[in-house]
Amino acid sequence: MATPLALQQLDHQLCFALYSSSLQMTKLYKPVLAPLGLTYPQYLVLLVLWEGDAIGVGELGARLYLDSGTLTPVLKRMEAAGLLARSRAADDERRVSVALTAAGRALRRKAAHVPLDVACATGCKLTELTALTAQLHRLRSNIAGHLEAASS
Amino acid sequence: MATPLALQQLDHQLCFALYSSSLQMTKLYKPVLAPLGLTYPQYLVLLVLWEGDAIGVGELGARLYLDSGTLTPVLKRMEAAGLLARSRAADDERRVSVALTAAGRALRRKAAHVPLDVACATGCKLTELTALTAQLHRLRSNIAGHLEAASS
DNA sequence: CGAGTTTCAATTGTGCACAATTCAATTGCC
DNA sequence: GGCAATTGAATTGTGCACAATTGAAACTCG
Repeated sequence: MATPLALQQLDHQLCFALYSSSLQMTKLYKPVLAPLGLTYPQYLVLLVLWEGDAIGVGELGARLYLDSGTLTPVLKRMEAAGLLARSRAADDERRVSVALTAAGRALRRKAAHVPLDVACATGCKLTELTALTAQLHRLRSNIAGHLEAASS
Repeated sequence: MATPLALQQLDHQLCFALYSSSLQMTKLYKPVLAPLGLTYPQYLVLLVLWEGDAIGVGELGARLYLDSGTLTPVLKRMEAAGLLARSRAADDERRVSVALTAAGRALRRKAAHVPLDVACATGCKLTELTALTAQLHRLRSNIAGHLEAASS
């Protein structure tokens, strides 16, 4: 059988393929999002809010796999930029509700070209991108299940 | 035809599948690497050095898709931990050569269990992981080519 | 009720990631 | 040889990511 050391090759690691692809992808988004005044995580926040406005920080974090320690400063910057408003929920003063401003909603049409711009830049067929996305969802779900089980 | 707005759904975005899977994967590594005193990027540095020691910062960055602004502080922390040594190359005083210490080399066997531990936790078949890795390499290569072309 | 627990976001501290700049060492080119 | 252009790593400043803690609000259960 193969020695365990053979498994320690960088290019055999799925984790590194994921990690480096994700970093490269973020670099690809940068020049596309910069004219809109957005970073990549901020763009993700908007994708969620465009689908359903007035959402709690916790729900947003569950959707993006991020916690409040990450989201709070991001949301504050977006609030300072006039894209959204943060307010304590009336029914539960612990929760903070995030809602788009008119400027935040208006950005949706201005950003409509982003997905296609990026898809083209990947140089992959659309069917290929779709298949890869589905596989990653499955992987992510498996890992999330494992992390969930470990923390209980 | 579909309206461009339909492409703005979070779960249709390959970028987000990559981004969130990569974050989840890092969380999966954390408890495995913590007993070794390593963070995930530090582990990646070791994977490269275990394959070929006494490498320049630039070469290391090319391998990991990271620049000196990221690597310099990481390498300093690893040097402080006694895992490696940084020294100016004799033939070219601009270059900094990174070489493992005995402790850094010894860590290789102690970390031999890491790839299998993580592979099991993903809950995917090994053939599936291999296929996914190859697809991501292709995607990463396409993006790198596009970024290269854009910067010229 | 009301003390104790739980839940939620914010805060604090550490460690990446990267653009832009800096500065020294080298290379080109005359 | 000598000077401009280039290269290489380090530095600076901004923005995530996350563990651990904090503090307030809501729940629970006797």
